[in-house]
Amino acid sequence: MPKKAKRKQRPEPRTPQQARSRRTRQIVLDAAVACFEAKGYDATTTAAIARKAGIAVGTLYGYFHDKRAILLELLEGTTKAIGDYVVQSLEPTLWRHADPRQSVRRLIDALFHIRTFNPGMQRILWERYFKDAEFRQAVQAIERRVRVALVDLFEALQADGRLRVTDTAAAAFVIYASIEWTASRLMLESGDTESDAAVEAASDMVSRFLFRD
Amino acid sequence: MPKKAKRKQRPEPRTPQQARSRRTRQIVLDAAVACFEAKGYDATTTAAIARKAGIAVGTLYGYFHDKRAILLELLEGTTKAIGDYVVQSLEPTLWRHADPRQSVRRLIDALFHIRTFNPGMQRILWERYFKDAEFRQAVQAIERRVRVALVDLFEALQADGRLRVTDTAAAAFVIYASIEWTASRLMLESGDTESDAAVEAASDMVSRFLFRD
Amino acid sequence: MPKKAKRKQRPEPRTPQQARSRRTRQIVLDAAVACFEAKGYDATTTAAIARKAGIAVGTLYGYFHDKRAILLELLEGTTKAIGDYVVQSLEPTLWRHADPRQSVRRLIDALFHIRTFNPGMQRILWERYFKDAEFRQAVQAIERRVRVALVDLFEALQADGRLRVTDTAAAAFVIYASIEWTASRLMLESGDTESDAAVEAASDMVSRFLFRD
Amino acid sequence: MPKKAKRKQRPEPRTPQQARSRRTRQIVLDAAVACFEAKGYDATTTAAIARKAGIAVGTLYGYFHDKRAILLELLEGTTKAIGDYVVQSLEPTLWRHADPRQSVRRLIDALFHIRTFNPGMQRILWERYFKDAEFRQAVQAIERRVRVALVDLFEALQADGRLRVTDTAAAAFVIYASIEWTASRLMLESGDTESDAAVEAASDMVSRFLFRD
DNA sequence: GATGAATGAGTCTTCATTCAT
DNA sequence: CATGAATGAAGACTCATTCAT
Repeated sequence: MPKKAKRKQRPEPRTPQQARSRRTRQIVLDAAVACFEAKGYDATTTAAIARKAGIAVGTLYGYFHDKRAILLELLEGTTKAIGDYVVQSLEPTLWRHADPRQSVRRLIDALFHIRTFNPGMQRILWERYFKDAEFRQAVQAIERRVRVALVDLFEALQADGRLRVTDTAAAAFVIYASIEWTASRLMLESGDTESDAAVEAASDMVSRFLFRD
Repeated sequence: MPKKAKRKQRPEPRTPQQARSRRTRQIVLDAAVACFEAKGYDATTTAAIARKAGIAVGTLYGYFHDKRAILLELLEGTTKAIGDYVVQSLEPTLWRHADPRQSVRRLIDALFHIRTFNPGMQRILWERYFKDAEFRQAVQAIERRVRVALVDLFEALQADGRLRVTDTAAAAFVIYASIEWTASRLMLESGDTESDAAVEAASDMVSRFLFRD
Repeated sequence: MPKKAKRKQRPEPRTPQQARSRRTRQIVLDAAVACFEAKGYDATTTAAIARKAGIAVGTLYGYFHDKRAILLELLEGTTKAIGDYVVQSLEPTLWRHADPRQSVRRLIDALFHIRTFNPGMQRILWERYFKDAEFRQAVQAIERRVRVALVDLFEALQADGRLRVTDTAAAAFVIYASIEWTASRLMLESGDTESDAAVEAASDMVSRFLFRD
Repeated sequence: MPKKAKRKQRPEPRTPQQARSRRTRQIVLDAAVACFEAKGYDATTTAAIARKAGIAVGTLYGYFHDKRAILLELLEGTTKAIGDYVVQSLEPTLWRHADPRQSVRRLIDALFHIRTFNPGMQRILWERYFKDAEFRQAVQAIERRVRVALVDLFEALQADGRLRVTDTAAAAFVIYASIEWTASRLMLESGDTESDAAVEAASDMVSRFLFRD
């Protein structure tokens, strides 16, 4: 009975307390990824997710408020993991005594590699990014975090006189956008060979942008 | 999704041969852009487009096979225009006797500027890009074209010994992706000041990547 | 696709401009009354109404925003008609030169009679009255109107020294409630003989309450 | 409406034989009243009742066949109590030597007072009255009882020559309906002052109806 | 050509009830 | 006896598309 006059505040979905619960929850998440990857978010019905998960629709709704909540949770996991990894890789102390070019290369390599995780999911994420404000904000929160880390790193390197760029904020933005998209596109479309060459090129581009020869 | 678009054999909808026809067609297209920009593609109903266009739904279907066809045509116009412009800007002869740095700067400037056209529409375009294979292909066709033009340019510059990069295909890909996304993100989110700084940074990045100091 | 993230403002349901439209609208209303009377409001599905009306669900939604709107419109007609009738019967000039007892009798008679119209509908109306605040308000608006008319009448009669009661507001309330419920119950349950006797008794009760012997 | 209550042969749910059982049963009943009052019958889920009662849904079903049974039991308690009280107040011997006007007043006063108990619950009761035949019958059984008591009382008073009305059955019906509804409405809507005035008016009305001045 | 009323399959979501643990 | 996860039928509502006028 959808859209009822007096809707009660949604009862918190089952919080996984028992092992079985947690497992079911994960099964739903996995099924959702599979469906989303196969058909896209909009074209995936909750019924399809449930079927794939081998449970009833109602069960699914016991764990998630709605379809969107499933994707939001998936997003959270994915972007959080990526963000954490990147921010940690940007820790200035790691860069201080290393060859910066090497570091750039390693970072980009890693970024590209990370994008390899459930690529279908990433397509969905982008798809939502342009449709759903809440989604966009979640992603942008991560991005801001990464950009801040980039700026910090750049300023540390700048203090050492090793940096060529002056407008660190703009550099951070451009680099972030460039790498993000290059990596995404690569993952969405191409094979390994192209990928390797692109990583190489991207590293060069960023290195030369940042550092003096 | 009512009456699943069964993609039956479609008798070509009326091809615009008369002036009035063409005008009506354009009115629909304009109305569609307005609606899509305002609410997004999915949330825009054909009825809304017809209302905005001041015609009946049925009439609309006289000009376009379905909702998707409208967007597809819109895409075609937009990307074709952008592609043409860029390809033309990449014409090697234009670069031969100019300061390459200046040229890069002008190109990027132009690219960014172009993105400023109906930004709402571009959001829709991206949104579809990830959802609709046919769309993706249409966009990618343009991209390929641009990439080929880039490669041609690079090889021309290479012959002159002015280029630093060797893997021109990879460079083309990376540069294209970087600029495309930087520009898109800028248009989607930021103000003019940030934009100017970003254009500057992007130009530097690409120039240093391509050319020796 | 119920409950979508970005819901557009509901497009005004088809306003009946053509004859056919108006007819269809009425067919829906009639079908709805039949269904509501037979199964009650909650147990009546929009699909059932459409089926009864011999149209598609979508068509129904072209004329009414939702199920509730249908009932609301039905309510409006019913209560408005009743209210108008009663208020008009209470016009003081009509009472001035008549035997008040006779007048009371006629009024009550009429009230009871009116309740005989689509009795099933009235059951629905009461059912909603206790569940739906908007409904309650609609009904109470009518009630207030009637009560005001009663008070006016009483005060006119009072000026003539013909009235026994002093607290006219309280009298109006009690009389209104008494007659309303007696009539409703009668209509809901009993046969004609009981009904006649009850009308008689109610008239006596009200007359003796209001007037000196 | 999930799994349409097919009213299968029901093995009597555990009859409360032990103290603990009876206590749990009562806890459920109390929780149900609270929920019903707060959100209405339909909008109250069995899960909500169970939560409020601090037990599991399954447990609840150990004590009651279904949601409806809970309300039915609640109804029974409420109406039985009211009925008992009224019937007892109508005991002819109590009226024989008292001032009838005083007695009427006391009775009505009491009736009104009783309606003050869990008013939310009464709203539910009325709501169901119009929706659920079984409910209606249960309520009507009580009403009949009260009406019989009224008739008995009236005939006793008639024998004493103190009564003005002749059709005692009709009088009983009308008076019962009038007071019931006046009291209900008062409880549902108004403040104390209005209430007092209404009690006064109602007493006058009934007294004058029944008795000669 | 235009109109716009009609169509109806398809979607999400709810919740009373059951039953394995 | 208690638990609470699982069930799945049912319902309101949408909207791309068609077609009689």
